[in-house]
Amino acid sequence: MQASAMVQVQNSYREFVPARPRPALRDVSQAIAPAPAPRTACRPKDLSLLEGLDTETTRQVEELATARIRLKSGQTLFRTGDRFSSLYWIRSGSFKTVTLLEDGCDQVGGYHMMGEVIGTDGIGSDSHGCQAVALEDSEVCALPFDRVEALGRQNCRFQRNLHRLLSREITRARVVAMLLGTMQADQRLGAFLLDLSQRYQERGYSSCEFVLRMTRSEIGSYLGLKLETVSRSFSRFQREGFLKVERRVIKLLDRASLKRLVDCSQ
Amino acid sequence: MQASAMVQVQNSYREFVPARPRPALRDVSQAIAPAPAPRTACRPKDLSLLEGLDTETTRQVEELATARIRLKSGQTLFRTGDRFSSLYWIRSGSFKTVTLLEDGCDQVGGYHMMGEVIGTDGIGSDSHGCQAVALEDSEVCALPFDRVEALGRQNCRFQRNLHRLLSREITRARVVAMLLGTMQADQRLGAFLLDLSQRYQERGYSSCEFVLRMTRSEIGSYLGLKLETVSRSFSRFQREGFLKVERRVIKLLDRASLKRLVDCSQ
DNA sequence: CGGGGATTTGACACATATCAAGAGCGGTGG
DNA sequence: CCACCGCTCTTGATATGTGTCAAATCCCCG
Repeated sequence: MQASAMVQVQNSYREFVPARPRPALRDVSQAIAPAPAPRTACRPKDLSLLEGLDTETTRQVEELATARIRLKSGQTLFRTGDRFSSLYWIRSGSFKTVTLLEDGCDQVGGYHMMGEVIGTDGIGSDSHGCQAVALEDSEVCALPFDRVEALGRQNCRFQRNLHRLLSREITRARVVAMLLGTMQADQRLGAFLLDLSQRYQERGYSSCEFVLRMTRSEIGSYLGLKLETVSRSFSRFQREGFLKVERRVIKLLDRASLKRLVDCSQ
Repeated sequence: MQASAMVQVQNSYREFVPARPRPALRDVSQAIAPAPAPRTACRPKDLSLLEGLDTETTRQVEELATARIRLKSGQTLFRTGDRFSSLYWIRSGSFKTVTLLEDGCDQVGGYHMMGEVIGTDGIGSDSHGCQAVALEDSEVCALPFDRVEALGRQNCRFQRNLHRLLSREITRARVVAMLLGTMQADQRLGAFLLDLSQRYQERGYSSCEFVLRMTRSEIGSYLGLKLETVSRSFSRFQREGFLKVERRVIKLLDRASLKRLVDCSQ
């Protein structure tokens, strides 16, 4: 069961059909983004599952997460309908999750970066309800879920961490629903950028200068907008002096105004 | 800790300020809805947490859920910011959950009926991220979460059930986000009605004739629409012969057409 | 019987989608 | 090296779906 789970995972990312490679942006992203955070500072944020664990349990979790999976930009980690057996802990890079509806229409349902765990929606139905695609060259660890559960039965702090992780996922999805249900285009994009900014900061990167890993179209899909609308909102933000945008490079200049726009529906 | 948790809960629903009582609809709802399902048929659907448990563990779960809390229509079970200590298992009646944003703008984030468990968003932050309001006279059981976790450590089937429950909550929230992000007004309302229909059926009630527990305004909030738009969509559905609507009483006449409308963006 | 909320419906305004054109950039092949 | 291609992104003109405002009706409730 354990072994077959691992095989399953490997198949899942190996059977990949090399889709259109993603735009490179090598120079820009290398130059600007990941000024790698000091290892120690980054560590505690690494994985919420590790918070507050004794060294022995920490060791066990890390042992559980030994096998690394490398994905090139554009590759799929798991697909809708794939049998669920593991959660995936993103060690480097970033992913989008795409939800597909029966009629073929799809939506980007989430953007996930280093340190986060994806695949949680598969627990309930034993198969993944969405597709995870690498937005850049990335590395993940598979966390076989039976072993995660076993560890949860054994260590109650770890158990709590797992539950918090799942619960936060619920909260996050609710916040997105809130955003889609109540906000206008500008506010949605603003909220998205501020969220990104905060998550980068938490990971030790610059909070006011970062590179978008998604196209306008993907961002639009995530925010329930069309790509043209996203582009126009970016332009408006730049015109108003809230930020500077150059293709995918974002510099936040006036976070306060952006926050005001998002917070109060004005 | 256990005891204080219970006190907390009791305070939470007792300190209630009797808001405007909800419209009664007593006659209609009594007449139409709950043709009470046979107890045996209903039982397995009662609580997904109980699925597949041995009798001893089932007993333990039921023991854990002894204290019943009664709420009148319009009363609040928990509020945003309340300290989290328990999940709540809805034994009868129904609830809406309302998410509040900092700026006071709020949104109905969910509709929950008999058999479902609410309060899961509190696990991650130790305080509730939304407010739960009874949509009719209702009864819930508090499930103190430490004891739920303890039982999870002890019984791996129960643990799995808990994880499935949390995961399904994630999936459900994602589906709502999908709905809000990609569908138009008619489709959203159609999807909402079909979802209700299915959930009533699963509980042994009629799937084609039911009473809405929410106002047009609440439905609109849930679907990211204004109440007028909801009303217009209802009228359109009726005009097209998909259903018959009379205030809050819905009779689905042509489920197939409704489903077609929802599925294919036409 | 009167008052207040829920609901419906119409007219109009506005935000966003749609359609269309063009510019910028990167990659590829001659 | 340049020309070409494909893709992303931007911007404009217009169409459309919903929101907004307003009025009337219905129903429940005191």
